[in-house]
Amino acid sequence: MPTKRVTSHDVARRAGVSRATVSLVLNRSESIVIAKETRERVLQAADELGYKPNSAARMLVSGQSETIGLIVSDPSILLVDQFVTQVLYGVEKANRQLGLHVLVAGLESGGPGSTYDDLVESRRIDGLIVLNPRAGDTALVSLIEKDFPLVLVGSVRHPGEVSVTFATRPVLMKAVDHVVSLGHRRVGAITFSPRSFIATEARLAALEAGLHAHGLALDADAIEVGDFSSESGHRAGLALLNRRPDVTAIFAGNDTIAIGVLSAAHALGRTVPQDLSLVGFDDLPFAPWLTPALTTIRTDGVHQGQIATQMLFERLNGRSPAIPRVRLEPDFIIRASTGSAKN
Amino acid sequence: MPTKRVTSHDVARRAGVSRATVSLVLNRSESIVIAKETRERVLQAADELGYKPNSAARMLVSGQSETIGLIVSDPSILLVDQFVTQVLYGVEKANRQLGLHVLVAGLESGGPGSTYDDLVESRRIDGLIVLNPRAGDTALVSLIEKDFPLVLVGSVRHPGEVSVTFATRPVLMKAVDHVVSLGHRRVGAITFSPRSFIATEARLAALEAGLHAHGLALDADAIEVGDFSSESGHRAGLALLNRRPDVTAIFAGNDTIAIGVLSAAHALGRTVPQDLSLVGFDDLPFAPWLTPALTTIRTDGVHQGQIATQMLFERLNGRSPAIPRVRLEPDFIIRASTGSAKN
DNA sequence: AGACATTGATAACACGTGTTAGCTAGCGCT
DNA sequence: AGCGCTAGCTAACACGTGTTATCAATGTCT
Repeated sequence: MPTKRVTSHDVARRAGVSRATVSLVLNRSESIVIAKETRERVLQAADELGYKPNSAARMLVSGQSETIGLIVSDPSILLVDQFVTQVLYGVEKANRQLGLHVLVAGLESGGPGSTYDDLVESRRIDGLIVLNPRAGDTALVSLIEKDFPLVLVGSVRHPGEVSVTFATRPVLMKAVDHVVSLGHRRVGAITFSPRSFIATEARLAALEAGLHAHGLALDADAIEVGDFSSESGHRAGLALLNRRPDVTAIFAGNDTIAIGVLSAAHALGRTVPQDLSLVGFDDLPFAPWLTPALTTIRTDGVHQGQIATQMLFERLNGRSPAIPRVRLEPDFIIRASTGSAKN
Repeated sequence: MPTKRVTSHDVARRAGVSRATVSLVLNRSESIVIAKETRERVLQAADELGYKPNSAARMLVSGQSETIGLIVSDPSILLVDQFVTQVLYGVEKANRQLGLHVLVAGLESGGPGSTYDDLVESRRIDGLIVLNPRAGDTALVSLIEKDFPLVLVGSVRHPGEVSVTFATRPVLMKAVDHVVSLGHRRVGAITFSPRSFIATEARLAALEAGLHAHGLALDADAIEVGDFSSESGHRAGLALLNRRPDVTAIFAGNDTIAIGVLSAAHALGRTVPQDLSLVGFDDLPFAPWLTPALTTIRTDGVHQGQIATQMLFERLNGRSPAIPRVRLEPDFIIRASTGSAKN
């Protein structure tokens, strides 16, 4: 059992002043109400005793917890796909630099809807960052409409939301240009998630638009649905290539899925990129080291997390962000998994 | 701005009782001191008003935050290797099921040493789980010696520590048996981290022991040092295979590194498993879907996180865990990346 | 009937901090 | 001397909850 906690009262007694003075010295950094000499004495006493203010008492009186909540929707995705982790890292790091703490909470899809309220109503957190928000999340929408300080990493297409997303359309059209310029005419796609996800449908639309600009189409039977994992990429890859063996290029929903597609192609005796071109998504750190090195679209998840934190910080300080919906521009990275189409 | 918070005082007024009664009803679940009918009235009032106790006030009076800290040493590892994320998931999920919150804090290797104190002394957390603890972390050792409720995921070899690790020696010896039985005689290794890490040195020793049992050795020049990432795996793989082209089997420090070794082998014109056998470590979800499917050692990170949580929970309730140092047994998973040695 | 036990609810304190209104002493000015 | 002003500090309140000692009311037993 640790020894008795040292309180501001102890510091006051040691410095020969009142507790109020201690509080003033330690918090009102630049107010000149305190004599230089007294200030020194207090600071020294606090230092000698190793005084750390009790966060609970401070929270209670200030109404602020200096803590933000990080909600991870469907946390099991963390297990299979590394992208969410990148965002999490960005959020944690940025908040650490701002002196804020981060409370992480997973939100199972079928779980209790009270997760938000437990955090918000108990005043345990000052603001919230929500990863991969689902449009059907009524508790979330309710918070947005209450104007609670909240930033989405993703979108639920609500007019009042503050969010950070990627503008996937331009970069995907650019990627399509690249693939088409290599001579590919029959292109397939494997989504990273069920089509009920807003982002997934948007990406398919972008691929269609890109192909359309070249007089080509994305056939409905050249689309397979994945679920973030390599396993789903393998399964979807097999299904797609068996149904449409004429397809010569595939857009994978993310790099993790691309791993599975590579193995599916191998299983069917097709070599990448000679017999099949493959484009990933996210440019996770392993992407350059797959065999062959993966052509992919780079989404900087760490940066996304940092921007989200910065926007939340603005809201916590009462300022509404200049741009409520930030859209980051991914880069297209050409490596070795895309090549000329066979005749 | 949200409306005024609802306090236990409001609930009391609505139910026509005192605040103390409200508190008794809501906390002392089974105490029969309260009349059935009064209890009902209070519960209904609380429900109608949507009352949630203020966590700060509760912390202040109870001295407990119902929150644990999760310290991630060297958090940038999160970016490249997925294993830490598995543990994080296990910790978050287990704590959620216990009704505890999780505060995540990264601990940069060169960062301020005050991270622990900020969390502990401010009473923001009740206990701590430390991922990948470093033996040189004096602040951590000091907490261990103070008997602060703390569980390591990893080890600093301190007699007083409570930790969860993997018994890697038996499974690595088993893996060596497998490789040797395939006819391999010249075996190399790529570590997952600098050799200053305790676990790394232990694993190398296990490989040596395994080879020694067959009259073989792990040559010093057949060892390369990696740093968790695929990139380091590629670099180390190239270096190792160039220096010792006679090596026919490689143990990679983790699956992420194995990805890089696969590409290094490919770059040197060596096919796995025909020209080179490769063993990974961790069995991350993508391992079965690499090309070829990776033979590896399965460490269940989620389980490790859950066990750590359970042990911390014991300590928080004043019980010291029955086994202070739990060692989990990994499984050896044979897939397609290991094959017969060429003659 | 009166002493007494029991049930049910409450007043009052404690937790440790931030902050505001106010107090004291010193000083300058008329 | 008397008055006002300022610099420097402090007393006192507020934050919202958990818990204990206490009190009122009701029944029970002799």
